[in-house]
Amino acid sequence: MEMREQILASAQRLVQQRGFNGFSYADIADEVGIRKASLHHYFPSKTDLGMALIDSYTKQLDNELHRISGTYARSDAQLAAYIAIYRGALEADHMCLGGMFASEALTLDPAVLPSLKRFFNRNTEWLTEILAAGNSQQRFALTGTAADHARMLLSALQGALLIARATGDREAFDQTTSLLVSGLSRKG
Amino acid sequence: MEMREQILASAQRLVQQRGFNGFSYADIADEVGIRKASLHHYFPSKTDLGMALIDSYTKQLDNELHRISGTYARSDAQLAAYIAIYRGALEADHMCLGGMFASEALTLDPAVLPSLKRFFNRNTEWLTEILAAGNSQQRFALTGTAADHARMLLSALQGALLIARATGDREAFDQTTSLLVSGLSRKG
DNA sequence: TGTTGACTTCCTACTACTAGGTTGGTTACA
DNA sequence: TGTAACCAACCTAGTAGTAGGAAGTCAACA
Repeated sequence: MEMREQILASAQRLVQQRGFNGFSYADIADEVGIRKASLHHYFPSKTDLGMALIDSYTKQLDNELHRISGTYARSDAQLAAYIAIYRGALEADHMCLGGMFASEALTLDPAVLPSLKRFFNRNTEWLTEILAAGNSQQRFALTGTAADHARMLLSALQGALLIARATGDREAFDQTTSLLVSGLSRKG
Repeated sequence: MEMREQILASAQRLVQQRGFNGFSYADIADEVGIRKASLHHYFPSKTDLGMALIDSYTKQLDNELHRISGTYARSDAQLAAYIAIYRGALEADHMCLGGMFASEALTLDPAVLPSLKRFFNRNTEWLTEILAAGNSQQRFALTGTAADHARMLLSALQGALLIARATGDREAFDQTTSLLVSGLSRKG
């Protein structure tokens, strides 16, 4: 793997575990085996690194969403696969990178906020699409607009991940996602 | 106000805005007008401060929940008042202190985690109570156990606050809480 | 073929600054 | 006389970031 990608991978893991303010260039240097100063060759400032992280993470999300759309035909299966992404993060003791940046939003260089907003929009838009499709196919019984349900699902998943990771209660996460799914398929 | 309380108030605001790793003793010292060294008289280590913050915040929550239970008779009004706490935090550009600590859980002294867990339990238990009461009074139509709904509501509110604060989209927060409430009162 | 210059990668050594925390006190009050 | 409240000065470790250079790659060119 190229050094730039190694650095991004290491930094991404550190952000998802400890937050953007919770690690330093020295931590990355230790992990990837180059000197602190050399990191500045690839990412002159920590803000540059942060920006690259969000962009790279958004690309990873796009790939995942594309894979899900291509793998599953039914919208309920697509939603389940989306939820499985969060479940996997919990398993790895990772917060969502977007959620982590969101919690630290007021300490970040404002230049990264548009990218962060874009990340959340991607999630909401994709969810809106599959919810609307599932609704017309009578797989879901929405009680509000598809966009409202999408935002609510995103919030609930971020929050459930946040809390389950801190409390260590993974069962609570599963119960919440079950309720979210059953709440959608119930007749209105 | 006593100095100890001033320090706690200042530190609480800093945590809710920037996170526990996002401020230093120097920031508090500037705000309350004493020297950095004097802070260590009240809170020998930052972990001591963190512990005191969670305990104090849990007490504030208990007071709020008690006030709500005493002010409103109907469980739907009680839920609305609970949601209004989060809406107020959003207005002040504050994350929930519990949610903020949760995001930084892996960087905290493990000694604070039981207190953090207790904070989330308080929320869930109180919500479970009023949801169960509302269900037997036919004000709510629950589709799962009251505890499941309680955990889901807590997650959704934490997540909605997290995202709305970062994106600046307060309307999204309101739409999500509306959907959460309407989803409870709908006939199953 | 051998040389040159631009560029990439990575280094040692450093700067300026901030972090949490300690030492050894002073002042005021019970 | 003891104790609570407070402070100046200090410490060690760590922060992001810089200066300047070593070693290598690669294409242009004589």
